[in-house]
Amino acid sequence: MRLITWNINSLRLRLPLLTRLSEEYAPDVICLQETKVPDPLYPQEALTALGYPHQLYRGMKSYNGVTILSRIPLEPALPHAPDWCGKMDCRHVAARLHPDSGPVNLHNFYVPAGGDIPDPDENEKFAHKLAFLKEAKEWFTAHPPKRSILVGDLNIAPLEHDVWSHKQLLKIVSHTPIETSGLLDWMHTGFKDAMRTAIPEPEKLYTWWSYRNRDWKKSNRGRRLDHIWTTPDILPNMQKITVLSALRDWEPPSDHAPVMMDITL
DNA sequence: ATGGTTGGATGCCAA
Repeated sequence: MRLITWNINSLRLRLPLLTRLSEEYAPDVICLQETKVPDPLYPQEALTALGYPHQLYRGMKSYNGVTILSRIPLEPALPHAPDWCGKMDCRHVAARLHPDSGPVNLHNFYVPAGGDIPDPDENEKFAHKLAFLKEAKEWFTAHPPKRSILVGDLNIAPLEHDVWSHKQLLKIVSHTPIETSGLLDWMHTGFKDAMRTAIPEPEKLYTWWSYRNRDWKKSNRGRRLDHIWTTPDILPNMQKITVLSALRDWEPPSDHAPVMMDITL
């Protein structure tokens, strides 16, 4: 099974890029974040025509929004999914997939970015981000994952070599110790970092480059904000992980590159 | 230290 996760930053604007992505890489499952499309306007038929008849989506006006597209039959894994932080803001969707080897749970998350000031007392958005991490950790502690994959834009680069300069980013939202420890606490409820299993430190590994750099490739001030975790029972089935950084140049680009995993299931 | 760019129910807010 080939799975891709991507913060697409507007599904409707980048539908042509998604078409090209599906043609060039032929993923079986695609998880998208920041679709920015309300459910009534979701392009269900166009995505079916692309070859993904099985879809789960949760969107709202202007912000957030997540979807899972699949060639493989799926059903909603959590009909009563948690309403994270009580905000109903479309940051999580979970599917139960049915590949040949048996059911697998797939979680697709879009964690709050957290604003600019890394202080929960001064910045409500940062407080929301920390509360989200805590709730997610508590939920997976209460529901220990088995045969599960968790992907998404988690908006945190947890390791030293997940950012272009560890030292310069320690006080920058996405790499502060309170966030990185919160993310790893969540992961340790039963997941392994599949990307770093495939591509260990100290190799630099980024999935996001700011729009604000004139030449993202030349400055290469990236961060690993997008993640793929799996439970240990299926981690040995992983074959390969690739960051599709070429897409950072496809016009008009998202500021995130997709991450692709091949796994035998 | 500062400012840089993009998307969207835009003339500002979130990222």
